[in-house]
Amino acid sequence: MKKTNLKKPTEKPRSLDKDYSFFENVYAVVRQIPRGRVTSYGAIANYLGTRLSARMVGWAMNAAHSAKPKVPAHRVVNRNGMLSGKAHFATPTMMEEQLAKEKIVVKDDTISGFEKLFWDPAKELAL
DNA sequence: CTCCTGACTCAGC
DNA sequence: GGCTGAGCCAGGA
Repeated sequence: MKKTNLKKPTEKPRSLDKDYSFFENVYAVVRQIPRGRVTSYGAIANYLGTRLSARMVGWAMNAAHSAKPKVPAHRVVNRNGMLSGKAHFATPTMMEEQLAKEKIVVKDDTISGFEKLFWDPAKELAL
C-alpha cells in the first residue's frame, strides 16, 4: 500500500462478523496470500477495517504459532517490508529461509522489491 | 476488575 | 530525516 492510497480511519466497514475472533480473520487472509507474495500488518488491518489496529494483526500472528492449519506468518511483514517478526519464529533465520523458498530476496532483514511482491488483500480479495 | 504490554502505524517535533 | 508520543484492541497477570 502506498502513501497515496491512504484511507481515512473513519472508513470502517463492519462487514466482519464478531462471531469470529479477530485472529480468525487474520488467519484467513494470511493463508490466502499467494506463494511468493507478501503483505503487511497494516494491509491486513486495513482489510479488516481497523487500519489503526495493525498491532492486533501482529498479536494474532503471535497466536498463529498454535494455529492450524499453519499460518504462513513469514509472508507478513511491517509496512517497510522488514522482517519485524523474524525474532518470533522458531529460529531468527527461519523466516528468511521460508521467504527464500518462495523466491523472495531478503536483504538486511528487508524484503527486496517489497512493493512488487506486495499483496494487498483489500485489493486482491476485493472485499 | 484494573493495569500492562505488544510481530504496527501515523502525526508531530 | 530520525526520534517520540499517541491510538488502536485483545489477552495475560
